[in-house]
Amino acid sequence: MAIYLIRKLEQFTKLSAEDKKALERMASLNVRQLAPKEDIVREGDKPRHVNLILEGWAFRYKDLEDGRRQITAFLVPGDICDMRMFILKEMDHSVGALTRLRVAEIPSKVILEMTDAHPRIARALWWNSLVEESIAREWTANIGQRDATERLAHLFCELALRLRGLGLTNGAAEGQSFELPVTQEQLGEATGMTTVHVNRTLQAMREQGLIVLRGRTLTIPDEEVLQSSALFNSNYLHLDRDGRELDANDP
Amino acid sequence: MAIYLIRKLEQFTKLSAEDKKALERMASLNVRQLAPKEDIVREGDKPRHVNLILEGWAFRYKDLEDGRRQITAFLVPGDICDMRMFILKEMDHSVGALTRLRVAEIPSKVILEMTDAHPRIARALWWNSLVEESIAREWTANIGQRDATERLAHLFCELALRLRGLGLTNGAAEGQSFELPVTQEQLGEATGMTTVHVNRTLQAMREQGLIVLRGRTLTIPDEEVLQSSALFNSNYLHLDRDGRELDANDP
DNA sequence: CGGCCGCTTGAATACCGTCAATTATAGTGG
DNA sequence: CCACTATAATTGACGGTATTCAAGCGGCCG
Repeated sequence: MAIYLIRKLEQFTKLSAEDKKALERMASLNVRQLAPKEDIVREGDKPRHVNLILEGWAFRYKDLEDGRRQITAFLVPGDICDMRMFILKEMDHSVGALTRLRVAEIPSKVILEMTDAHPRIARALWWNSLVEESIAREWTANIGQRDATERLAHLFCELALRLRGLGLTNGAAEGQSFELPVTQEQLGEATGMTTVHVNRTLQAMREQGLIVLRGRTLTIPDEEVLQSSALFNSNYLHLDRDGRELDANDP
Repeated sequence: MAIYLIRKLEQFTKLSAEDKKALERMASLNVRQLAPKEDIVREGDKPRHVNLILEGWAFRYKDLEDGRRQITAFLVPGDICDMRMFILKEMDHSVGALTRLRVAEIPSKVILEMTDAHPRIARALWWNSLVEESIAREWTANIGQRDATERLAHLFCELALRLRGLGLTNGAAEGQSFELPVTQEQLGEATGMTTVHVNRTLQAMREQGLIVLRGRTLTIPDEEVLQSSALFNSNYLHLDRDGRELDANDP
């Protein structure tokens, strides 16, 4: 059940059979289900364990006092809500379920023991944390510098690459597609624009043939075209197997 | 010379005399000077060591292909440019000097040895990394949700708190002040707005009495007023001494 | 089948960007 | 010490992108 986490980490480094077994064990200790709109963790909570998403989508968000809301990340299977957050006194943001969700609750002690016993996993989780931070900075640049079309295009490019790494896209002759369980309002909250403007921008993108969006299925007819329309550079996702020199059969 | 790093980390946990000596040693191994506008590290570089800012200000930034630039963080004394970045193949952003700078270059091996030998330092550096990530997310929310005045006010509130924790603000009856070696153009690149609009917004803020900005000195007459004008909530800086339960005299 | 949620549309407006030029300020060298 | 020059701050007019407000449509679920 930790299959997506394993696939994600293996984009950084090969894992041994034992590494994988350890991850599987960890992910099956305590699994809970959540309904859409429920919160996995809430701002102000004291983080006591780590939450790993096994199935479904979630999102990180921050609320302002007056009701405005910023989504700061979309979380997909294999993503971890709050790695190492147990060092902090309380959460400074919330994580909510976008779809029905299966989440593994992992005691922080188990995380620490596992990273002690499996240095390759420790390194891979490090890599993962760095990539998440990098994505956060890219989002800042996305909202700060790009216009409406570029922002949405950039978000779609990012999601396509992340999901492809997990085997969650459907490739085809006419492009690749994936499920996007996100309302236009949420797209707006993620990109810093209003629902109305998201709607009009998506329509323009459809007319230009940049995307096909029907229901909850997003299809990208030509990834290169979409990427260049977004000034998208994938380097911030660090998918280049930096750590491949590590041999998975080392202890 | 690691005084600011020590002050920063001690906002999280008390350090023992030996901890501090280890940090001092580490920070004095190899110190270099940089002139304003020089880069400490550049996008595409392979990170081989860790850079600690001893004196002066720097900024993280990402360039888009067409010349647009987003500043994603301001770095002040005690800040680390690229903690653990050596895990990655290459930098996905650059760090440039804003003022004249003194920077300690620390081999990643030294970092690893020190965190092995001093678990309290390791925890404090963890805390520091988490806070930086948290700041990055807050910037996303800042640019995504706040209007021009709120954005600048929020940035000033953050800098005031961070600098005060280092002893780099001048308190006084009429408020507190600090050096802000940042041009209006750079304020714009950090907040996602144009120089012209930064200028007009600053003028409005001065007229409202929210700030006094003369030359490079920013004075905040009433911090509470500025904070509420920005919908500022300091929880994301985690300055609440979460780790004070750690006793600095433990080994 | 009714109601709710999400999508869509229109019109008016506001905020912020662009362009272009002028005025200050600071750092440099004679 | 002051002129000189580059950089930074400021101003005005105009245009465009995105927001606001309000209303209507459509599909899915109970």
